[in-house]
Amino acid sequence: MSVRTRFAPSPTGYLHIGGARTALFNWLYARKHGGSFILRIEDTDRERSTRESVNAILEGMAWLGLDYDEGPHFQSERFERYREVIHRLLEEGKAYYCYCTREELEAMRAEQMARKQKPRYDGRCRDRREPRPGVEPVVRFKNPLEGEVVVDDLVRGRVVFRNEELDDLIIARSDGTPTYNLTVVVDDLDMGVTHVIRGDDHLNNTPRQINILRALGAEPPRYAHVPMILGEDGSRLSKRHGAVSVLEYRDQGYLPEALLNYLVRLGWAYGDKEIFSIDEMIELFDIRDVNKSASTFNPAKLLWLNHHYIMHSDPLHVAHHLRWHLGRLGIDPAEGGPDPVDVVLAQRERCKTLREMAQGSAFFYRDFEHYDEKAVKHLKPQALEALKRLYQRLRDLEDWEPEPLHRVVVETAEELGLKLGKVAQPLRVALAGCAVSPPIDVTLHLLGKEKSLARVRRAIAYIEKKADQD
RNA sequence: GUCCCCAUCGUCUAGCUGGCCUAGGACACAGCCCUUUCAAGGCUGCGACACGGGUUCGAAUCCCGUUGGGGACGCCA
Repeated sequence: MSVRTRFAPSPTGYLHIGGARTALFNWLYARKHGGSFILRIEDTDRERSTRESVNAILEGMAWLGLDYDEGPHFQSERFERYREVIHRLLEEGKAYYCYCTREELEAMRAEQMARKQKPRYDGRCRDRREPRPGVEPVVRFKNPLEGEVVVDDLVRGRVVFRNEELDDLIIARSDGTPTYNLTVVVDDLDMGVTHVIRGDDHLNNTPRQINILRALGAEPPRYAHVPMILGEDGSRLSKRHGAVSVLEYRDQGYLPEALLNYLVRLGWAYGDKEIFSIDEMIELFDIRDVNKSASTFNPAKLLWLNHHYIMHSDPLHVAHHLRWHLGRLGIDPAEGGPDPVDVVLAQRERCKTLREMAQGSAFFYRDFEHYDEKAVKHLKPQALEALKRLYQRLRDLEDWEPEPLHRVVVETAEELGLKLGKVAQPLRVALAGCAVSPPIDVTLHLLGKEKSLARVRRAIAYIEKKADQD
């Protein structure tokens, strides 16, 4: 039987880091085994599910390149099917109507907690025949009273639950809509899912789901519960730990392959290998090798990986993403200025994110408004002579290439008896408006003769005006 | 509280079928070198088997307990 995995998020927020890793593991497992990867949107909670969330999840998946072979299936479109299954369970005496009110249930829980017991439904409506006037009943699944359920988990190993620990969970709300534990079971069954790879937080649900599956006469799929991702304070990763949405990382200038590489190494390793291409992941990843313990999200390492990918990926590919970030700054390289590929080549060592690169490269495409306050100190009267001589030499230079440009700067420094930095820094600030840019010859080259000369003139004028004022 | 799960450097991890481990790699951090800015790069350093019992000639590796952490316990998923 061929492998079928699925990713089943509920659209109540954005696609977050943890979900993305679960999706990745499912995707990798399917790809590795030549199986299918299914996307299913679990939107049975109509109160909290939103269309925007669905879009954000789809967009995040697309950006990461996690393509699915089937779906997205929406649970909200399958209510008829769930109703049918619930009806069948009711008919067969494997489920029953429960007329307890929320208040009663709450009181029961409080009492059990007070007695230091695990709060669970006591089954008081199990054998009830008569409806209770004024109460719309829920439907509960009749969980076996005795025996145990064994979950033979691909990452956890053998985990045993006693049925006495479980209670009769609600499978249909009083408005008739199905609940999570019922819908997953039905869908995984209907969709032929062979491997359920999901977060650790579902491990406790698994025996209940297996029981429902058995009541339906089906055999459970293989399960793999992957450990959670924690924030830096050791609690479950959430918004307060900073960026958790996949699209937020895109916006901050991360490459999808960097995020994927970071995610795959969270809870999994292949010896000392740190860098994995997508193909290598597919080849080497095995769900059986995933760790059992939770791991802490480490933004610094992700940043390092991002920088690694910016430096070592095909510049053409990086440039593609850089264009997007330039676009966000209102810059269209097609309208003039250097080729983004050359910008990538010139900038990649010093930019850990593409957003940084776009910001640090904007000066190639448009004039900056002000000199950076930390850099402006280089534009002082002592630099005037150097800038003037540079201007003349640059103006007379025909061959606007890095080599001759480099010579111009070196010769100017020698002529004035200055260290190279004393000449290059003022020039850099004149050209870029700030103290950081690619090597000065490359910067001149990429900016072009016309713009370079104009900016040197601007800097000279700036210094002279400042001198007059003082 | 009850049940389930987990436990190697600050973080991600290698190790897992016991000896090759005076515990390896990566990130971060510190120092040095290189240097026309910022970087990148090179070298060096810092730094862990939670604790206590066993088993064994020998344990990070196996067993038990303690402690610590996480998760579940909803008419959320």
